[in-house]
Amino acid sequence: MATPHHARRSDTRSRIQDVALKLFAEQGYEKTSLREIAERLDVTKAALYYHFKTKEDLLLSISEDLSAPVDELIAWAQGQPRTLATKQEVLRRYSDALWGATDLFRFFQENQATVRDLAIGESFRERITALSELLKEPDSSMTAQVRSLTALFAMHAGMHATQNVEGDPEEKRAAVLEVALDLLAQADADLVTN
Amino acid sequence: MATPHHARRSDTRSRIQDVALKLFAEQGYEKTSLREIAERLDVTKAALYYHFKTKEDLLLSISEDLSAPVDELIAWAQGQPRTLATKQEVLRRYSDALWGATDLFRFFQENQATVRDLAIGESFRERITALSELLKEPDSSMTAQVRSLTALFAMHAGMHATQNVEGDPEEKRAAVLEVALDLLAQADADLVTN
Amino acid sequence: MATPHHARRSDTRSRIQDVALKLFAEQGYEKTSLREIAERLDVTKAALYYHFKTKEDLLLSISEDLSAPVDELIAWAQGQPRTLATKQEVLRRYSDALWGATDLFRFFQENQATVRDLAIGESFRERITALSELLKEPDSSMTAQVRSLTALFAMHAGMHATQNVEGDPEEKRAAVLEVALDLLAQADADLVTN
Amino acid sequence: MATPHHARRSDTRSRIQDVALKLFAEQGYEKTSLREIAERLDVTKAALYYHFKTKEDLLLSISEDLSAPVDELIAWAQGQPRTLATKQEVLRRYSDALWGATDLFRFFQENQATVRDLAIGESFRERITALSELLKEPDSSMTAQVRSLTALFAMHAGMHATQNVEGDPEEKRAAVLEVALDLLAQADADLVTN
DNA sequence: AATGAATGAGGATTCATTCAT
DNA sequence: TATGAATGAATCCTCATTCAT
Repeated sequence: MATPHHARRSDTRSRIQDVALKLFAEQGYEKTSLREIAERLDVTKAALYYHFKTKEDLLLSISEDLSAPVDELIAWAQGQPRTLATKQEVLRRYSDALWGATDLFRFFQENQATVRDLAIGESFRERITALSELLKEPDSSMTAQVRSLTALFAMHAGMHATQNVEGDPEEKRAAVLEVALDLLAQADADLVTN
Repeated sequence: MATPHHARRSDTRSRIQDVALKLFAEQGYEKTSLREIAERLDVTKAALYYHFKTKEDLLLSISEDLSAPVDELIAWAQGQPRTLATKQEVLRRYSDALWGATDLFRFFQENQATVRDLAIGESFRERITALSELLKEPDSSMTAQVRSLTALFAMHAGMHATQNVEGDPEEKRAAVLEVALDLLAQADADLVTN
Repeated sequence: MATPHHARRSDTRSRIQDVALKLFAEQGYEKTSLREIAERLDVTKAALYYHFKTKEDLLLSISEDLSAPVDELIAWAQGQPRTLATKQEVLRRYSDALWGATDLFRFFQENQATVRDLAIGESFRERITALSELLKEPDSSMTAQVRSLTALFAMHAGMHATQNVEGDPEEKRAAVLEVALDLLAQADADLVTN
Repeated sequence: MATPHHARRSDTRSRIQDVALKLFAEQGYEKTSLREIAERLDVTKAALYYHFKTKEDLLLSISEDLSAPVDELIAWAQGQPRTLATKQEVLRRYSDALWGATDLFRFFQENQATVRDLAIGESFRERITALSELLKEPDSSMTAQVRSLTALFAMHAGMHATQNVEGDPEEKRAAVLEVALDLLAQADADLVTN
């Protein structure tokens, strides 16, 4: 009936995560101090340390929670045949994952330099690499490979670069996905032709 | 025969710029301290301040020197007819500019969060916006617009994302440019069809 | 019996204030570094920043605490009739306030240039102006006005300038007050005569 | 006929002194950097060092030039009988000296803390002490002594404290001098009475 | 579950000063 | 008579982190 104990318990914890992600995405990781996060939540810095071992650990926890879908996507795809259909599905699901956690992915994109030598940077890069491997065929022409990669990065860029384009967000997302799928198809056509 | 007087003169200044850009690109702006730059050059921090008013000013000077070609490109393009040929030429020249200053553009890409509220971030964004406007037609279909934008961002991504692709750098660059030009052509085809 | 908890609590804070005021008064604001204050107290510089936001804030807190009596005096006087008796009382009370916080007022006197563009300088000047307005009659002769002002400044000067005069401090203070009261009386006589 | 060589020579030198004094008086000694002085004059910091050995030396040179009249006054007075007439003359001449170099004396007044441990502070204090000794009688009543001192300090305060009083500057100066002379007369009357 | 107090390391920046030219 | 280049020491301040309570 009443909110169970351990739901209350993690209330603060997730409020911290929310505020932290918001600030990390807005201002960057380095420029967001734990003091600022604490102040926004009206708690002490020390309270943050009750819930998270370090600043990096806080970021890690956020990233793990939010990028689970991508990991699942990768795991799933690795068990599928390397067909065009599979690749298209990867792109579709990746689109869902991206738009489901825009703040996090914006953060990753805009803080690459910072994140690089954090533990988290590693896993981010690994995910991107895994996705790349899933999409491109190492034996295909270089142009085809670039097209596949572009399909992937187009989605990243598309999340924020379309702000100067008029239109409904959902429509934009569809357009971005369409362009990406198209690139993929062209890469595949190349492959067949060769 | 002997090194002329005023060559010596600006020697330190440009050595600072070189080292700074290298470190900024490698480690990020925030994580690169002036102490580190100074140590690499075997000068005092104060020496840096003799040549540049602030850390930001140092970055600014680097950016201004290196992104001049892009500004020229934009200025040129704004005086040209908005034909496909012009747009293709923009892409080609942009490719030159990008590969001519990879460190700087890598820096911009990977430090967006940091750079955002530096004076320099503004001009970076303005340049991107200007290029976008030059490439896309506001009245065309959303997909066409996204394709144009993707042509642009594909080049950014292509600079570094192709590290896992085997092959000669110059060849990669050509492939990236080809894909970008292709996207542009497709966007243009859309336009005509409509 | 035991030291209560919250007495300990603000112990460091006020120890900082004490040492800071002493050093500010002795050496001047600029020449007193936070390092020096910290060292005297055997704490870290960062500890100072835990208690006070900035160096200026530290000074502000000291000044606010110690100059409260003067503010009360001004408030009181502004509700009184502008008689000679009131003015005399102002001078008497001001004498109390001044001798009750000699370090602070010495500091103000000897650091005017520095204090001028600190927030605190403003309030200092405002207080002096308010007191001036309370003592002098704008319609009286210039000589009378100068006499009133001199009554005020004589007290400032008298705090430290009488070091070469032999005698008991309390006696000196009485003499200074006497001279000031006298100047005030003369100013008042002028007024009546006119 | 032409400007003699050594007049030209010291042109820069005295321009430096002028600007320095202006800034020292306006902003304080510590807050005025040699860089700022140099910039105002459109010369290099190093140029200042050609003319003056140190920052303190620059201040010293200014002070020596401008306070010569006071030294002469003291020298003169020490050879005169200690009569009221002499003391009055001292006050009159001191008034001339003060108003003849307001910037310098304002500087001394507002930078006492800073100046204290400069060589120059010593000589400033010595001058004040000498003047005090000339005006007050050590055997007179404490009140009489305070009155004499007040006569002196009234003139210092009067230079700047009369800004809120309406009227012509020269008239103000006369009023201040009158009040000071009056205090002196009263002190003398005390003496006679005792 | 959280706080108050503190630390140590490091940040950018400014300053008076020097010296070869 | 000046400059350009540089230094060393110091400044204020911020940060992530710790720990006893």
